[in-house]
Amino acid sequence: MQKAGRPALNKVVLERLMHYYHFINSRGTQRPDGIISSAEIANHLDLDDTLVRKDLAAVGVRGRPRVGFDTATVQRTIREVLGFNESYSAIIVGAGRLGGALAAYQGFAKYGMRLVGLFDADESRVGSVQSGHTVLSITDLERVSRENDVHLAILTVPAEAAQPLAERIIAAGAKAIWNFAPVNLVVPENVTVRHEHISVGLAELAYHLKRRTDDRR
Amino acid sequence: MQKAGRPALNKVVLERLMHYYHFINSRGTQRPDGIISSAEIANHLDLDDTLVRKDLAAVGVRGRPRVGFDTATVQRTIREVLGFNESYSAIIVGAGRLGGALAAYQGFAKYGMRLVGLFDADESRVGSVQSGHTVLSITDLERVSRENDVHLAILTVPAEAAQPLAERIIAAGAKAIWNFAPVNLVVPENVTVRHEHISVGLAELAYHLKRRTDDRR
DNA sequence: TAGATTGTTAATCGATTAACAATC
DNA sequence: TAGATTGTTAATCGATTAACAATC
Repeated sequence: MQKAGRPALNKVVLERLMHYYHFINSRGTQRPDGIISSAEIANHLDLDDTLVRKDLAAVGVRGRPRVGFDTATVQRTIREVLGFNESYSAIIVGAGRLGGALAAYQGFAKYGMRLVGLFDADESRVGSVQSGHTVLSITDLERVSRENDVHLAILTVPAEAAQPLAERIIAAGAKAIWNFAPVNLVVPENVTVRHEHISVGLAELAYHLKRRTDDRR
Repeated sequence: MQKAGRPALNKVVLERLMHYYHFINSRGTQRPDGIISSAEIANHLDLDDTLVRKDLAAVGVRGRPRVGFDTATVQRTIREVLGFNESYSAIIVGAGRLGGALAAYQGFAKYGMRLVGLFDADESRVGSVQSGHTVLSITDLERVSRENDVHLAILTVPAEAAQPLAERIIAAGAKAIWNFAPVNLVVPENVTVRHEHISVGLAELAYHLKRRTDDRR
């Protein structure tokens, strides 16, 4: 259980913790003693080893001087702190290609989420099965959300539909929205929104390509 | 044209520039004089106005004291610096749901990209049309890449297929990879990789949900 | 002109890294 | 024990913000 007053981890720390977690999970050769050093993690991710120790200290993991960190403790603590051991209900709103792709993602359970509904406004899609989920009518949004105590809604709808749907979802009790529509949602401040902006990715890549080209002129 | 020695803009600056660009594009009421102040941008994005001026100065935009910034100049400069006026060829490798969703994205042209191929290894898919693109055989990857001078490859394939495909793509001349597969690609340092990690998004949301819950205990 | 807004220098803040003592 | 690795304090670095002069 987390101490009440612990300050929020910021985004970059969260992201590094996820990378540590993935690295340890995917590391081919586990040492038989179940130990990993901050230097090993740091080298792999091209970070300073002090930073790794600071991050682990921030989530309360203590290592053993002269030995290293207990791998299982690191993994268990990250899971605990990040909330992977919880089971929050999630819905996907918008059963198009992207919504379907996300519905097929097998990682929800691993990160503490349980997908309980895939909705679409297009009645001709309702009842069909996508990625193992029967498409539900958007008119059932409120009922299903309340019945399942939905915490997270994933929005994969056209831009113009996003804001009104976000409002319905929030009214039905959702506390977090993962928004894949290209609009900035206006939400109450007690609701977390993560906006996944595909254009930022494209822009970053375009910029690097342009720089490469310019450099060799 | 960009000065040769200008230092690379870092990720957060790039991202803010994109937000400025979007804000100005989507701003409902354009002032008739075509002027915008750093404070207006800053207020909307909840930033300090000095930061906006610094960012604009970093890409070479000069404002007029007592007046503001010329909206058209800001937009034109961001487009120019970020490379939106270029036309780089891009391919999508993996014509599954996610690849199809990306192929349907209308924003490529806006950000200097031109989608020239959608590939899949599954021969039963080859020849079908997805989002207006005929699915090509992966065996044609090298030929199509070279013929079109492909700069960017978007990888939407299973994890285990990503690394070998990245190597083929790079050998065929690609300079940037947008990787949606959940693996860290190993690439030469002159190739840009942007790894889109869906699990980081989920983890961040799980963390915030957990904190909310813990706080009210 | 007076006043509003930019541009720039200095101060602050926070995150990262370096140094090194503590420890097993 | 000696040596390796952690934990922590101090130094550094870079990004953001504050202050204010320049300007039209």
